[in-house]
Amino acid sequence: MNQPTICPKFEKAISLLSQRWTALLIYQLLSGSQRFKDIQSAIGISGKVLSDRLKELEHKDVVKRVVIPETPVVIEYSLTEKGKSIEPILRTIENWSQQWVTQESE
Amino acid sequence: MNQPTICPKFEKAISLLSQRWTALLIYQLLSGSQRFKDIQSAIGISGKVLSDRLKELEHKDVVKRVVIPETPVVIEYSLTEKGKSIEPILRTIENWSQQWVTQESE
DNA sequence: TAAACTTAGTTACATAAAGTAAGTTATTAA
DNA sequence: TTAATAACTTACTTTATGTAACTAAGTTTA
Repeated sequence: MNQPTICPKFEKAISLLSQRWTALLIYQLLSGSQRFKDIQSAIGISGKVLSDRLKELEHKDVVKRVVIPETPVVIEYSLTEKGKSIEPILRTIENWSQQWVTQESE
Repeated sequence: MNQPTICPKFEKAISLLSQRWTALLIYQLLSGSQRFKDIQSAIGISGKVLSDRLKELEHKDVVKRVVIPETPVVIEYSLTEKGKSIEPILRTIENWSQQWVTQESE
C-alpha cells in the first residue's frame, strides 16, 4: 500500500524508448538525415515496421520527413530538436554497453 | 553501401533495455529489493510477463532472487552490481522526460 | 521502346510476444 | 474447515512483428 507511483512523464519516455526499433532508429538518425532504404538496411528493420515507426515518431515530433522535389522525388528523414535531445540518453547507453556488455552474455 | 555497422554491444544493450517492461522493472528495483506482488502492483505488469522478465534478468545477472527461509518463505528481488550500473541511464531518461514529455504528447 | 530496376511504401498472411483470467502449491489466519 | 495470500504456471486471446509479394512512379539497360 502507498507505493510511490511512477512519474507519468517518465513512464511515457520509457514507453517511447522501449518500443522495439525506436531507440535504434533515433540512434541511426543521429548521423544525419537519411532515406527510407538506407535506414532499413542500416538497422535491419522490415519496411512495414519502419513505416509505422517513422509515422509514430513524426507524429510525436521526434522525426521530420522532408520531401525533396527532385526527379525522382527523394524523401529524407531526420531528427527534430526533440529527437536530437535524445542523444545524451543513447550516449549513456553506449557507454554502459562498453563497460557491461560482454560477447558471451546473451 | 559501406554503412558503418552499429556496434554489437550497443545493440545488445538496446535490445535489453527496449524489451517491454525491462527498464521500468529495473527502475522500480532502484528503490530497493522487493517482492513479486509489490513489483507487480507498482508497475502494473502481468504475473506472467513479470515472471518471464525476472528469469531473463536473473540469467543476465541484472537481478538477483533471494529466498528468505521464514515461514512462509519470502522471495526478494533486487539489483546486482550490473543492475545498479544501469541507474545513470534511467536517470538520464528521467531528466529528459521532465524537459521534453508533455501531458498532451501521446 | 519494352524489360528490368529503384524508391517508398502497402497489403495479406504467419509467427511471436504480451495480456487475461483461472488454476496450483504451500502456508497461515479466522 | 473455509478462506486468504504469495509466487507462480497454464490455457487461451489479442496485439505486435516478420516475411514476402505487390504497387506506382520514374529510370536505366538492351
